[in-house]
Amino acid sequence: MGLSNITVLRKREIVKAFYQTAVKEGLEGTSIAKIAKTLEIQPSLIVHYYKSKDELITALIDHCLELYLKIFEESYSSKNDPRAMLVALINRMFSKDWNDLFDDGVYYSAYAMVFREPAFREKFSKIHKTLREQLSDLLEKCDQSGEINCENPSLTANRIFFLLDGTYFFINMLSTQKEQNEHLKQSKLLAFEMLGLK
Amino acid sequence: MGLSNITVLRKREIVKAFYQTAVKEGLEGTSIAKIAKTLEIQPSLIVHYYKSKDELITALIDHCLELYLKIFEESYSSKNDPRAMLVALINRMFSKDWNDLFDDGVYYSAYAMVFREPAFREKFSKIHKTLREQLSDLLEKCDQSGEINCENPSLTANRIFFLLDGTYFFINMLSTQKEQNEHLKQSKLLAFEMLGLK
DNA sequence: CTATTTATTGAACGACCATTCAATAATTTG
DNA sequence: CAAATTATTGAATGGTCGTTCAATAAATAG
Repeated sequence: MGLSNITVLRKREIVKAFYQTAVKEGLEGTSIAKIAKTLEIQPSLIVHYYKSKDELITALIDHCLELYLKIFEESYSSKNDPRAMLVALINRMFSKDWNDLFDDGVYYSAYAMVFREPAFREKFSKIHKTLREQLSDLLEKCDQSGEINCENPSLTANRIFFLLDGTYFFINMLSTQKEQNEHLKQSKLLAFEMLGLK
Repeated sequence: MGLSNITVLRKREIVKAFYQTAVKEGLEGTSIAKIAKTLEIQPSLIVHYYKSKDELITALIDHCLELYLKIFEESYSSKNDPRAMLVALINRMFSKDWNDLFDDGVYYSAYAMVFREPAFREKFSKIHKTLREQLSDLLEKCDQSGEINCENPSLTANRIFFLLDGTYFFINMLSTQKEQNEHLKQSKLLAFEMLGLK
């Protein structure tokens, strides 16, 4: 049997509307009724597809991971040697591209939920881990082909990630776009430095 | 005239109850009624002291800043030369002390609000800036007395902070306490390295 | 001690919340 | 085409929300 076409479509549509509404109203401020209004359907229809609000949030986190993973895929497919892939990836990670992928307010709200709901923590941890492993794998490839010198790819990937996490947390505390861009650039240089590139 | 003694006490008491409740129920899940229940008073009494929920949140953010600033003060007063102060400070910043000061869930929820409410952004930015400046001032003192070599104290302070922000964001994605401690230690070493200490 | 201000209670308001349920419309299956 | 399943509506439920208001208790001021 499986899910019919319309089921998959509706579910995706609902998650998208959930995200859109959450951008405006905040993740916790977004009710099922508001999502329904965005889609011009009845609230009960949303409940028909997602049995609870927690299920909706889980789906939203999954959606978020998909978006981030796409950047990895794109960086891989656009180049053909490991070094060029790595440079392309780092360039995208430390750019507006990456930051604009998912609304900051929604992202940090979801992150905050991790501390109260173990299921969300597991979900979020998995995203983070998947992304780190993706980078680690690429670093290992670059090391093996002699492009970079990286003794411990996993550790280096982790370091790049806490530079990344810290940078985005930090730049949102700066008032002007100019300052933000400046710091983003700074961090990117630091990342390349850590990798022994450029 | 000014605020009477009982006013100051009650207001502080309410903010504390707000925090306690938010730790359990989440920042956005904490209603005025729940705070009132925690204190065993009427909801309307809370409204008497804080005209709106936003005022309450603002007070909570202020309370948070006070806590963090205290760590700076303590680090300063416990030692008498700049270098010892700096070492003491970095040690505390990259330790459970710092992390346990304020609940992570509440902290990141408040941070997330910054993206929807400009008043909160201003407030939060100010906290962050104040802390960075405190560190920058200390770095400058250390540089002048020749304890460390720091050309641009402000930039270095910023770098320490995005290492700090990133580290705490990152370690909460790790499952075991052991892994978390390991990474915290790693980051602390990196911080000392960045400062040319140890 | 009286008048005034402040603290506190308790009830009430309309708005919105997540969730349930039965009824109807559309689609799929046999 | 008929039966069964799925999609969708619309109304209803009990609960909580932030906020308002008038009444009472306590504290302060003159």
